[in-house]
Amino acid sequence: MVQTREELEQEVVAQYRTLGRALKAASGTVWMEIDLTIAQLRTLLILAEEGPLIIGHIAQRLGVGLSTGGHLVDRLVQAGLAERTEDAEDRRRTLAQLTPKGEDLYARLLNHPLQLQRLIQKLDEDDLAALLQGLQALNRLVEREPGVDGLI
Amino acid sequence: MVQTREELEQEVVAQYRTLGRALKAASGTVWMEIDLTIAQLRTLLILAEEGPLIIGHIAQRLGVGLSTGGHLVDRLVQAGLAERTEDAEDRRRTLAQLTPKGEDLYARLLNHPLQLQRLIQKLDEDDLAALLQGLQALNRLVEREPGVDGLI
DNA sequence: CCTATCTCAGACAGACTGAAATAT
DNA sequence: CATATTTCAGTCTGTCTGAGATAG
Repeated sequence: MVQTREELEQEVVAQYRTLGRALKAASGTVWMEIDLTIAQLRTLLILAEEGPLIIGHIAQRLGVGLSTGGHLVDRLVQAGLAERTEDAEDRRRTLAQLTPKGEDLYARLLNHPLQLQRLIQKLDEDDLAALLQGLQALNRLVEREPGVDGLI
Repeated sequence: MVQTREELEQEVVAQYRTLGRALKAASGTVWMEIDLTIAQLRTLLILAEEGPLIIGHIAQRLGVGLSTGGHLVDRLVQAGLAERTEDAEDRRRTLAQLTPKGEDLYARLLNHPLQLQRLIQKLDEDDLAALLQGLQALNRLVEREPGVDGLI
């Protein structure tokens, strides 16, 4: 099996895509069962990716008014997905962050570590080491290239 | 760097998670800009993962009435994300499937081949080969274990 | 007085249903 | 006549806004 560099790259993308679809199909039921609206989901994503945030900042990131932003955080809190904590620096402010349940939902919707974990346990040492080497190399690249964001 | 099997596994999961977050952060803007509701998004997912489907089957998969199912497909068609074609076998039926635009949106929301491709081109041969070996091993496991679906 | 958040109408869009209409 | 889909009220929930209330 002689492969050119390009064929190798295409093969990795194809393998990644296949894996992604397989893991996603497994999490498909999650998407069918969640009781969140798009606005609430966006709020969840922002909180998951940008850590604890002041309500006002969330509203800004969402591009909605303060009233709506607070309301959306409310919904997540009621659903047990987020919680409010007061800002020690300025007690007028309220910080919002995901609860473990919220983090878990985020992971199940858009990340797939749980299923992956089960698969990983069945890999033989050699494949596991290879996978790790590849992932580490990718993450090193991501770190050194903030430019990825511009590719969309 | 001596590592036990368990440490190795945890490290892979951590690396995968990190990579997932990084790629997702890059596609974060897509989530903020889409003008789809959850119901419409679910319809998109089903069409993306289960190919062309009869309207009635879509409604069934979504757990909604025929009326609602047809309505949701309508929305996607109006947004240019899906199209209807008539079923050659039974002309009473209407098939729905994603347009290239719909496939593209799906990929940008939940899969990340484009950004990954850019990264992959910068991997050195050794890391690329390792990544491929790891992914192939994972996909072999997925194929042989339909049970993954039950793990959620 | 200023700032951050919450509360309170009220307008509006979309999901959903069941029944009737249409097409094959 | 049976089946698949569409059309048609009508209800309900959620988003969003802006004004006013509350807390720091």
